[in-house]
Amino acid sequence: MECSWPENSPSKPRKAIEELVQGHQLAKQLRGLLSSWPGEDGSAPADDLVLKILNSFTNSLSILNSAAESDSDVSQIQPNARASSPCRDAPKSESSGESCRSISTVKDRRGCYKRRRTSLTVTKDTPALIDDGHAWRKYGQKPILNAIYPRHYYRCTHKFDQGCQAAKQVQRIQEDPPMYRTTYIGHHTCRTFPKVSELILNSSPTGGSPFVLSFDNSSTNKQNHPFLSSYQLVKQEHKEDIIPSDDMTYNQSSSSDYLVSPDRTAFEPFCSNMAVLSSSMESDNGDVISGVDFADDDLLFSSF
DNA sequence: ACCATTTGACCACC
DNA sequence: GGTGGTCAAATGGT
Repeated sequence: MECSWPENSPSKPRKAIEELVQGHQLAKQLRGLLSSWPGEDGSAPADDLVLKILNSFTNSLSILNSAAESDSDVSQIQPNARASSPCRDAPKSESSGESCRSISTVKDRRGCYKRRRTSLTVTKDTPALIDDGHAWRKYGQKPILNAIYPRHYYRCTHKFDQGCQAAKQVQRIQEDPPMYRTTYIGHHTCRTFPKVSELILNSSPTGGSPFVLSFDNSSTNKQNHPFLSSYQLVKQEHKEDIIPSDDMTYNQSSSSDYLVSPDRTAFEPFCSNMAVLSSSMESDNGDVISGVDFADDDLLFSSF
């Protein structure tokens, strides 16, 4: 919504690509500068860092380009979430639509939906259940074949009031030490963090670029990051909530509770920015950037 | 009363 | 036909 670029604005992705190209060029120049410097002890890591930045730009560009080319790949997912269920709006007493069962009791409408096209997925393995700062609502739980523990399904609390398409799946994958796999699907288009959003949008002290992409969370000084430190303030009074019980019914924070575990602090701003960035690709299809692979912090983006 | 979770059922996809 | 993803009634908590 507010953080998204206007829909039906194909020039925006192109603009994003142009910006990335420029960033890529600048990173190249920086690399040249660094390599021409006298060999100080920090030069090698710096060069490595620049290489990583360059790779990130290259990946982003290729993703954006491929996404732009596949504009015809239109998802049926609409911001008005209930649209995913074609028979949901139909009167109960009417046998509406051939796609739904003709016996139209309330019960029969259950499961009548269009399965979401998987867009962006982010998989993260963590030793404990963590909260990413978003409000999630559990809508299902299923035992998974060849998995000891069931998979839990969450959608954004603001799916209906703001049309947010973000969802996640949480599954315990290991007993000892406990390990949880969280798969994030799609991105948040809701505005749950006014203050955080403002921080993101105004994070540039010079008032320059409205948002900042963090490509290297390992080198980020989280303690000194104004955004992150304020983020953690939000967490403090809730941190006990993320301790899971054994049967995976972990305490779900209410819509007014926002939890951020320390190791999410690097991830979250990335996602926030990613949401801004990826929303540019959404003008038609609702599908978003994919394919970025974060080796560190075992954060994995997979593409579909 | 409102909201979140649980849980069985339904359906899309492979 | 099996599996996984989603729905929605029932239930519980505040």
